[in-house]
Amino acid sequence: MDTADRTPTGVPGSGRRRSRAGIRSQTASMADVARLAGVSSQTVSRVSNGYAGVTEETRQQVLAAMKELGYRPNSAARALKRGEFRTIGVITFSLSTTGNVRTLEAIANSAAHEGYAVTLLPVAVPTQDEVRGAFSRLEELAVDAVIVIMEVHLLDAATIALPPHVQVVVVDSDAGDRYTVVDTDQAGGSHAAVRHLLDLGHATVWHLGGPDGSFAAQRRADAWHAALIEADRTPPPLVRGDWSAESGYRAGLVLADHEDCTAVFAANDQMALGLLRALHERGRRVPEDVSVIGFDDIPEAGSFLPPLTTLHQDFAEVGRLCVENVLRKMRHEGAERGTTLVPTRLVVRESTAPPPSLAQGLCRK
Amino acid sequence: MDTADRTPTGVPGSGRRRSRAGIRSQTASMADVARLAGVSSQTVSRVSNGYAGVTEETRQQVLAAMKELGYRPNSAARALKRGEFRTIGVITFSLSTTGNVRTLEAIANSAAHEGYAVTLLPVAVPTQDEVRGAFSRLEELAVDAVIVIMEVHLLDAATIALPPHVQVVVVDSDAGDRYTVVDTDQAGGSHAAVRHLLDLGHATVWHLGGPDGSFAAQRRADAWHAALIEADRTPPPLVRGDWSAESGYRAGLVLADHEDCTAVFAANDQMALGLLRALHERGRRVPEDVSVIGFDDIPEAGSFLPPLTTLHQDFAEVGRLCVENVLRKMRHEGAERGTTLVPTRLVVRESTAPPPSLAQGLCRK
DNA sequence: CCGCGCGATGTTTACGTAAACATCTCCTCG
DNA sequence: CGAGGAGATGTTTACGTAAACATCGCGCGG
Repeated sequence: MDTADRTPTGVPGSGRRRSRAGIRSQTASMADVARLAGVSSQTVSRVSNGYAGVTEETRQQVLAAMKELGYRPNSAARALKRGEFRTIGVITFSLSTTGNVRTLEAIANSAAHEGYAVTLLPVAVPTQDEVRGAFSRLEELAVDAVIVIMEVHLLDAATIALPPHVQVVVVDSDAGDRYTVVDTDQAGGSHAAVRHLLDLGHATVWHLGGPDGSFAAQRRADAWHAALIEADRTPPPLVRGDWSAESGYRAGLVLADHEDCTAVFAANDQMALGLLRALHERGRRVPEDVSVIGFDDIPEAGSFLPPLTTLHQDFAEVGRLCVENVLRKMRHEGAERGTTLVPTRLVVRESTAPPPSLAQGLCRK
Repeated sequence: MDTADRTPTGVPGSGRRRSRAGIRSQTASMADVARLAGVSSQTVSRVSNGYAGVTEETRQQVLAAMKELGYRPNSAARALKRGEFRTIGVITFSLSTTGNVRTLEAIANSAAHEGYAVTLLPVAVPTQDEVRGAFSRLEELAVDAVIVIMEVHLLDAATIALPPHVQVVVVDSDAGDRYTVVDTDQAGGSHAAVRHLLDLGHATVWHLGGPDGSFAAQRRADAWHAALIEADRTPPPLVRGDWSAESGYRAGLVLADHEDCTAVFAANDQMALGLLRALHERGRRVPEDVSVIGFDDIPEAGSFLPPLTTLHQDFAEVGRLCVENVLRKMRHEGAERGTTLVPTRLVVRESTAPPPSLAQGLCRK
């Protein structure tokens, strides 16, 4: 009623809008569309949201007006009115590890499928302070829920800063009692890796583990150890890397000097790659002299020298479950507190074989 | 004035808020804080935004009230009022290629540094329809600007659907005249790769190119060709892969049979990896018999067998420039239409050497 | 033939914030 | 000692949308 006399012709976005502070300008609002279509803005809203109770004829008129003005619903106003943003925040360290990236991708796809967008919150340095900082930024971010790809021990200090209404799902962590956790079945996969090598006839299995402080690394190492104990084997000393191929190479130089080392379970494929190079340089053939198994099944694993036997992680499923769980929690449909595990799959390629002793035995027959 | 008699005690979020439709509930608003602190909501706003003109004493009272109520500014309302979301949208195909991921990461970091969040919009299948779909979703998304990591020819059909006020910056494309483009200097890098091999004494250089339809692949192939012509060499036929290590392997099996092939420039490191495996299988030593150079310098490149000579891409810089450009366009500070190129850097490792003929010559001396 | 009811549409209001403007209180200076 | 002004704070309003409520007109049954 007040705009009518100011802009009698109904030209949208004229005058007052131009002087606005914001960066977005000249956007047609519902009122503009309504004026052009000769209906009320509420009717425009109904059309925009696909509600029933609008004549087909009116609907077409409104749609035409929308098109002419290039109308786009203002999501800020929508979010304000509806009280939700239809956006999920994802907090992660760098995207330098395969697992994080693949999980993120799966989350984004699942979220898109549910009509949710994904907002990325990178944390440069994985210290508690940094994480807390990320969370406090997230607090005033347009986000309905949060998925954290992170160790829980880093998360703990940060969650206190989280507004209570924001639901959280965590990947790559324990603490299933306090949070809803989705993760790859690290233990099951590691157990399968060790079993595979033992079944080939190896006396024991060495482990090239991930960095101290990584939950995934810890679980894989623990399960490796347990599987050996279970099979009455003596666990060799644990060798640690930092997930990188370079660290795998360095560890490999050490392992290559152990004559009795015939089988190595690397905690990820990148380290296995470096390991392969070190063994090659030291003249130890894979798999004839040493068997190597990885974890992750990165796309390149099949092209290593030799093609790497490894444990395939179903990141797509992990991502899907994250989104499913977090949305369910948001909707208060049975918040699944606890850990959901996604199984791994053993992919046998050419980097594993029976140990030299057995192979020789076979040859002599 | 109307809420005062309804909730005389000033308990925040009581009654009316609970019945709201949205999922977020029980959040304290400025009015709640204002009531508790005994000031006006405008003063709360001033404190919240760090404006001057508030007594230190008042400020502390307000901060205390905020803390007590767990007040978090409502970003939807903020965005509505301010007309901006402080969010940048990123559209990309899958996150399966190194380049896209690293660029995304750099964008996220740069954006965070500027106080912007990044919203991810994955496009499952890179068809024009899919892209258009992603854009139309993006339109009603809370986004001030868009960075597209995509071929322009896929983008073209989609941009028509973009609201005119949303600025776009493109990576991995030509068409610098129509869009603001930031990209790695594909041509310069490829030229350097070819020159490196020619300088080592190779008669010519084969090229294992990326898939048809990829702009980056096209530019690298073109520059490879041009560099050979420039040096008066005969370009061998182009061999194509699809960026994957597996395709590099298949191509490598073919190349291994060409006796005269002593130097290969692979359009990315993954294909180089597969290529290395194929050459190894066929008994052609790298670099003694065949030199291989890659492109990207993925973290694992130094751990290949042998460590891969490659062209390092500065993704961090690409991401930074994307954010810088898109923000500058948003603020109408000289929209740099045109292409900004980020130089590559040759990283010489162990996969390149003089050709067998020369090496023999050296030995005989 | 009249009123009831239902479907289509219009009007009012509130979401939470922040700009613009209004007011109020001191303190300074002539 | 009073006018002027600067700084602190309060009040009004609008951002664009959508729920809730109001109204209007038309068809159908009593």
